[in-house]
Amino acid sequence: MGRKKIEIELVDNKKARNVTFSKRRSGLFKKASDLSILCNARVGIVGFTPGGKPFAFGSPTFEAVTNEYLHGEQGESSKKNVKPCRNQNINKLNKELSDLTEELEEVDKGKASMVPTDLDLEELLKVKASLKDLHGNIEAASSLLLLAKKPIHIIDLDCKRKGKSNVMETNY
Amino acid sequence: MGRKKIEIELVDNKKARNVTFSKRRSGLFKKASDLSILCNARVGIVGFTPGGKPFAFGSPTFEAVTNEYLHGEQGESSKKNVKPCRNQNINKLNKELSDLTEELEEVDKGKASMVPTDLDLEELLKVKASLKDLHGNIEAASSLLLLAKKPIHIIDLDCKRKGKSNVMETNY
DNA sequence: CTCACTATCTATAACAA
DNA sequence: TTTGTTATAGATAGTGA
Repeated sequence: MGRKKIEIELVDNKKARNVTFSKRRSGLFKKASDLSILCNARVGIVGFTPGGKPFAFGSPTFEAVTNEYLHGEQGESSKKNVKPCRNQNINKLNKELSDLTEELEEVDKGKASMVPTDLDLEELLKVKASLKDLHGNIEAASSLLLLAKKPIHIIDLDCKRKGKSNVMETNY
Repeated sequence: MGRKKIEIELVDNKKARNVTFSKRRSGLFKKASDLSILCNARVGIVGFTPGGKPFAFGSPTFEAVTNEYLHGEQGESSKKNVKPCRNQNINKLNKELSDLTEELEEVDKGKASMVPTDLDLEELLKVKASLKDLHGNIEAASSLLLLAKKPIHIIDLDCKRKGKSNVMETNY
């Protein structure tokens, strides 16, 4: 999207890298803001600059995202059927996954002479891989939620572009 | 960026809104991934779809972001001088802000007959406004960190586009 | 870091399947 | 909901203060 096409790989020149970071982070915030407004979604972004400075952004607000995670609060139709439905499906899917894992372990141990009829070995291996990622992500999510316990000292606000969202970043 | 220019406002047609959401969220993830790779930054995104489904994304990994928040871990030059420097400056800036707030309150109460020499009233009011946002954001950040305490059941992985990052989203 | 300037490259709105 | 196509709107690389 510039004078020249670039590969998506680390920008060598440190100065250029920082400029790119500033511009693209700003663009990312704008995109998040647009998404939130266009679709009535809540979007939060947290991260670290190449220099290690923490930053965060929320649309419509960072709190809107965290509140929804913590209390299931939302602007619209959340409390009617979304939440119960969600849990039901989660339980169901989690059970399916457990079953598959168990089944897979049997195969791994060679205790099952036949591959299950409805799934071939390759599929089971895929499921296994998915499960691994899944567990990693659950841990990641757990870690994220922990963040709240470790207050970040936020020094300055800064929101570029039109979107009226919240940005947090520490300054040095 | 389409056949026609659109205003950034809620898409009325619900079907169109969902299509827009899918495409734009995908684009947002791509942008976050690119930013992370190009600049060696860590970026995490969390949010809720218009339907209330939670989703999350991390580049290079969600854990990379949360770990850095929790433990200050980073791929590169983090442990040398960034952290101590960060805290020093935070303390310094926080103190400056407290001082300004105090000073401002004096002005508000009319107890100070003169505006401080180095800052006029308008500037003080700006600072006050910033402080208010700041406190709100600190709360938001605190809430976010809490998320880790409330494990999300993550059902499926799904990462569109090239970036080799992690996506989490519940399915129904 | 930020801002401005453009030539270019990308993302995506509207449609259709 | 998801995918593909195409004309355009929008983002940004390179460069200079």
